[in-house]
Amino acid sequence: MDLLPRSAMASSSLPRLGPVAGKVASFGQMSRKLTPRGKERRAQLIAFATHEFAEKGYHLTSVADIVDGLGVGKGVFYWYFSSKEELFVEIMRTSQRGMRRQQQAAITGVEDPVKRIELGIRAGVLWLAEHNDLRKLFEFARTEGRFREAMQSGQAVLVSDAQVHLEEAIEQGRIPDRDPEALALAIIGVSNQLTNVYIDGRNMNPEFVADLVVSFCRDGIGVGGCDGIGVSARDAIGASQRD
Amino acid sequence: MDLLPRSAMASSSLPRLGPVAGKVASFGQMSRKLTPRGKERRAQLIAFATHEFAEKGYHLTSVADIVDGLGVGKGVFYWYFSSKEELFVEIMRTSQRGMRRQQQAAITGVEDPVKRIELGIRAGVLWLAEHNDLRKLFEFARTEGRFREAMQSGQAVLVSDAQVHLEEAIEQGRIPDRDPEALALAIIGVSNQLTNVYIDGRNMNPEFVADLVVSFCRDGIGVGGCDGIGVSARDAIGASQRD
Amino acid sequence: MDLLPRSAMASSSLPRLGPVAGKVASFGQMSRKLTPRGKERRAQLIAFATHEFAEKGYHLTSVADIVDGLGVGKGVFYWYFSSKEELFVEIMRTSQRGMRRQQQAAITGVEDPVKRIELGIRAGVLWLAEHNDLRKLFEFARTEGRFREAMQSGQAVLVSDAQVHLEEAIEQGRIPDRDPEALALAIIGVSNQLTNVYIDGRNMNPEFVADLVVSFCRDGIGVGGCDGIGVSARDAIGASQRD
Amino acid sequence: MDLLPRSAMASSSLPRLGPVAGKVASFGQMSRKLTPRGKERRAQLIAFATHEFAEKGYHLTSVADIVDGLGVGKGVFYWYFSSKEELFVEIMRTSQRGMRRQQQAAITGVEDPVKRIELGIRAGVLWLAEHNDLRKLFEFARTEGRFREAMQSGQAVLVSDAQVHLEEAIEQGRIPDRDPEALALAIIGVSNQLTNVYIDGRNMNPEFVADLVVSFCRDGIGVGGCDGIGVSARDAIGASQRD
DNA sequence: TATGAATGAGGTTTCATTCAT
DNA sequence: TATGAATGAAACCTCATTCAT
Repeated sequence: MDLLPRSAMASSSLPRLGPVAGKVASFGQMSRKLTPRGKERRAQLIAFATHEFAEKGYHLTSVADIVDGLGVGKGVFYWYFSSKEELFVEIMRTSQRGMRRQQQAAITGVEDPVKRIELGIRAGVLWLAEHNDLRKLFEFARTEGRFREAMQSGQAVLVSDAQVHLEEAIEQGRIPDRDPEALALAIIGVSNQLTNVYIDGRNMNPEFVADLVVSFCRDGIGVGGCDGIGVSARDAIGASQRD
Repeated sequence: MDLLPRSAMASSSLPRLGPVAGKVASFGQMSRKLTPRGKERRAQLIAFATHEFAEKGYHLTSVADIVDGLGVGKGVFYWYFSSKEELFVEIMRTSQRGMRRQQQAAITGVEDPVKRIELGIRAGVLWLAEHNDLRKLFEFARTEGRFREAMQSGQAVLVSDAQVHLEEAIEQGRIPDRDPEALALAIIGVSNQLTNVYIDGRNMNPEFVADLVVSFCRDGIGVGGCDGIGVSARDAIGASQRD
Repeated sequence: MDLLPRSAMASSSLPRLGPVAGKVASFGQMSRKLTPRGKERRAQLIAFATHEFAEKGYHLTSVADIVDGLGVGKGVFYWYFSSKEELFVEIMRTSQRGMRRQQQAAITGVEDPVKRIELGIRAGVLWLAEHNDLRKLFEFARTEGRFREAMQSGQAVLVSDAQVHLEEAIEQGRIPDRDPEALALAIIGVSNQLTNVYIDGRNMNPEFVADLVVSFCRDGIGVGGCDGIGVSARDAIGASQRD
Repeated sequence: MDLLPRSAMASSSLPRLGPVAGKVASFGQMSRKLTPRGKERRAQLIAFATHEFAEKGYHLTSVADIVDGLGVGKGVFYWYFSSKEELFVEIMRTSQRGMRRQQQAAITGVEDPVKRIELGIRAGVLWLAEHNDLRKLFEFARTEGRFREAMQSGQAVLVSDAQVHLEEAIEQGRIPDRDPEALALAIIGVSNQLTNVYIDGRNMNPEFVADLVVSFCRDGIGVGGCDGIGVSARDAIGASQRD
């Protein structure tokens, strides 16, 4: 033998470590009492993971990438989060709350519903611009079953927020009477798309992009609309669902 | 050469019985001569993989899932595709071409640019509704670096298609003079969002959803618009980029 | 479904092909009656495979590489060879015979044993230079159990060829009386090493390298040697083996 | 940055608990902080893999073979080495260093250059005899492109070590003036060949084999040589390269 | 004879997760 | 709390070989 007697090789003197069998982590979130230091660590993990997820994608970012990037051990991760999945869901939840808060702050105290809609759109676009990483995560979350539900319920909140103002505008005759939910969804679609291409892709000025979105959506919902606008749409409202 | 002059290798006096080897395919794609049987297999793989990718997501669908689903061996997959990634890109490319073809077929011979836009939107939404699986793949492709480029170039084609009609409409004074690219992007954003929620999520009638999209976008681009519409947007055009 | 009804996917209409179970090819060489055309194909396969094996190594050259490189189907390969292993062994065998033939042709009719040794060395080096691919295969064959035996028996022939001349030289008192087998092996070692580095690695003139080898080996075996040379070696001859 | 300024990530106020991430290791090698336990494991893996590689060959030894042989999980391998290839290169590098160390230890303090050469040869042969597994790996490494470079640079060191002594011997007129590099290579060729056949193949006494090699090489380089030795070689020196 | 299609064991590698220390 | 070591299922992919056509 060369470096070690053969017998010594086969029967290692080292005891075995590691998991015994495929124990799956129970789903659900961890709730641990955290010291201030612990809170900072947790925030660090979230911040860095968000960055990595956005950069490379959820699946291409391993837990090892995250802890290595912060220079900590694997145990740290599982001390604060019960799984990678839980971390992701946590990021989603927090972010959606943050976006909503910013949107609501922007419209607080504004009387005019149309103005509220405009300000809401603008706040939304600016938030997305500022939290570009999170916008990417939202996009991903929509594409995978287990995260979809969380995403949709979050989006539903935004939609219903917008709906309120749209309904008020309709009641006041400021815009034509079209399905407010559809209008809200359309607004979200425009916001995401233009933010994606113009801010993420071309690094344009967020205020400018917000203007574009507002401009398209103002017209789209029929603000300042003349007679005849949206007629076909109004006719369509109330149509039945398939199947 | 050792046993035979190199030239003797390449050009044997024996009749060529197969393809002349040689690397072809500049973009990583396999290009094999396929028998009818082979073509059928390949189509089967694409169809089944598309379904699985849409259902579970790209990463959660393994090559094993695909070949097991078809009841064939693993080698079959790699006979037709050089990698899972290549298959995905192939699906993207083909789909985008298909969508464009359908859109162009819908507007062929129509004089009025505004009408062309409407028909294009409608055709797009109906295609998305019909190929819901592919719509999901598009969403995913946008979220991962290696597929993003392919997606964006495909989307760029759709955008520039729409731009042509928008520009013509602007020239004819049918809609206000706003950045046609932004308008095209906004239309795409609305189409995706409403299709996603209403057709994929709630299984609504695609024609109805198409109506919703057309309605919002007609107004959004300013069809039949009055003075004063889009003023702020027009002012914003030409603003500089961030950073 | 998108491209194919789901039911059609799972149950392919294509019958299954391929091997049924792990049947191992019986070892041994194929002996088929070959037409002239068949002989040419076989030679083509050998030539191309030799080239590829030398370039990339035996394990990194797949049967597919070989048949693709010649633009033929897989069946061709297995028509002429029962396995990749058999092909390799066949190349070894043929080559060793070729080298020996060239070496013997070079010394035919030469009286002086020392001259024969020199000419043999020179012929060997030139053969190795000309068949550099095969030299590489020889090196590889030595490193893997299943090919080793074939290699060693082939080398043994060369050694015993050389031994004859060395013994005659010793008998004639032309060189000191040292173990002729060891001398023959040493000559082979020098030939291989210098050919490897100078011809394969630095593309030097084979004649020049042959001179270097001859020069070292002439002295090494003690041609023109003075008294006292090789004394310690002579003492060592006859020493017992280990174990 | 999205949630935390980027700088905040890199330099947290929390004490650094592990290595600061960051790619190190310019040549693909892993450089992990290892505990004593880890070092032992790594050494075990190297020892066992060396044994297996030598026994069955690099390609016929799978990572599974290695970890199974040690009774550990597959992940262990990739904890210590980034790939099978890296492990192999690591073995090569370490071994070459080890051989050189032993050779240099053997000649330290010896005045006579010819004596140094003899002792160096002897030390080399004895090292090869003692590390027969590694000798086999060296042979294999020469046959495959990706390992060749590492091998050659390692061998170049040995050659240049020997060259120094040969040049000194030439200057002192102890041996004829022939290309010292060629002489060094020839010595290596003889050492490998005789060790291979006599020690690995026939299990002879290493000391005896070392005597054989020294004897042949002493004469080969012309120690104690008379006039007229090496004339043709001297003439050849300086000849041009092919092509 | 020759081909393209198919097989499937087995190769390397990754990675979420666990746990002794 | 934190770490490094370990697990092992499972992922992607390769390839010698077989065989219907």
